[in-house]
Amino acid sequence: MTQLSQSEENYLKTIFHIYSDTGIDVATNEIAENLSTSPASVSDMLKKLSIKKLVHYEKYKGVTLTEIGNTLATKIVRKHRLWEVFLVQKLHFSWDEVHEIAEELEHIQSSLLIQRLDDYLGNPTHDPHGDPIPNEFGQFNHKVKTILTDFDIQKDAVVMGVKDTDSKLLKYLDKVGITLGTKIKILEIMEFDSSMEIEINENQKLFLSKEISKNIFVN
Amino acid sequence: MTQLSQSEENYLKTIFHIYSDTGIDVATNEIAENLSTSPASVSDMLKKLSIKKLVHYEKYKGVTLTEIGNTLATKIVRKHRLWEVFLVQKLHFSWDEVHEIAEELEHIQSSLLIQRLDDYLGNPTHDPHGDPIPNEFGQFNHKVKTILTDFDIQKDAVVMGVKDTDSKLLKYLDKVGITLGTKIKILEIMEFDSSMEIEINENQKLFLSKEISKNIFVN
DNA sequence: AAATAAATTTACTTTTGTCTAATATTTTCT
DNA sequence: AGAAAATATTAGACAAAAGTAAATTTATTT
Repeated sequence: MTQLSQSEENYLKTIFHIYSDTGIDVATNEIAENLSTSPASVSDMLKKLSIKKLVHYEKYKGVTLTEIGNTLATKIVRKHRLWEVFLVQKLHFSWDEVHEIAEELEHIQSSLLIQRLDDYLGNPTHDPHGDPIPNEFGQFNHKVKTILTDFDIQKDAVVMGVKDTDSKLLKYLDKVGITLGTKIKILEIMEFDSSMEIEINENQKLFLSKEISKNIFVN
Repeated sequence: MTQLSQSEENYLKTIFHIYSDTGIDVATNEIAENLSTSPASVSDMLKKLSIKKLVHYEKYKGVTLTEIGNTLATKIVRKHRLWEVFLVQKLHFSWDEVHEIAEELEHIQSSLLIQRLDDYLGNPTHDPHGDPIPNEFGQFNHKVKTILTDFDIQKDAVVMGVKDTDSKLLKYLDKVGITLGTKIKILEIMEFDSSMEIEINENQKLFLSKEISKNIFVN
């Protein structure tokens, strides 16, 4: 197995993420949007990855990862999330600052490095956004994610993660005091705009727009 | 100033290192050898770096860094050496394992990351091979390096660094018990092959071939 | 079931960094 | 100083990754 380019790794990772979210064959346009590139470039790359047996690809039919492709993608995700833990836990970055840096660090090759980093961090199981970290064998909890908008009213919930790593969202949540592990109870849902009034940490009330609440995972 | 490619960064770094060693304009062939590429490729790249005002380049006359080029190269060296400290100090790599990994890590962009890493490591002034780490303003001690072969006989010396980062050399030194800070005294120099008998840490005697001793810096 | 729209692919072009082979310049040696 | 050797540069090609525009396939709508 010859070394993958950074670009190829990004494609595998993107396919992995989209497939995780939807469970259906991944569309060219969706990959293009995710990677901020053109659909034409995606077609080219899919052909290439297909020849390398990293994806199952049928023209016009979408794409999924092969077992090898999945293994490689999982490794990249593992690296990304471990580096995020490092940045937050050791270098005291906040959770909205780490994604971009980890996008670079995830492409560092040495697997011994990752093994050592994992141990150094105490073999964490989740990253600072609540996403599970695959272990060295690629195993991780496929957490059942409940979106806050789908959660029952007046029931105790805990923030387990956020949908994506948009820094603006994370900054907003930081500002209002919502972070991983924050206790949330939905008090009331407004009919006209689906915004909700919630109580956090059993003492503070605030309103969340639907745009925000549909990006928060709880359980 | 637009973002440099990894390749451009490697050229700047290489020119920086060769110039530090020799103090004279850097030759195309030397760069090529250092980067394991062809002289033709080097010519191409020098032209490009010259247009970007990162090097002073005159055809057939060799190359030096401009002030901007020097600043950028120094930053890369700073990153490389800080990451080496991290790998040895925090992840418990040995000094012969870190160079290759740091070659990748040095290209990570975020300057906030490097600032934080520097603080996290306690603002170290030297890397695990004894080379000085530029501070955030690019300043560092241009240490006067004495090669062991040039050192006086029967005088106390301390190992300050090694010439290059050849892993085989480092492994050998580890094996015989020579590391940074080891006290060395030359006992005798054999005339026929310039090998030397030395005493380390005031209790152990051993022989070093000239090949080895000319790669050790002391003071 | 046509017609239109949306999604995808192909063909062709560009940029970056590399290579080999041929040419040019500089240095060294007698 | 002239020839030979060593160095360095140019010319031309290629592979990777991306883009644009045109063509093709699939999906949607009336």
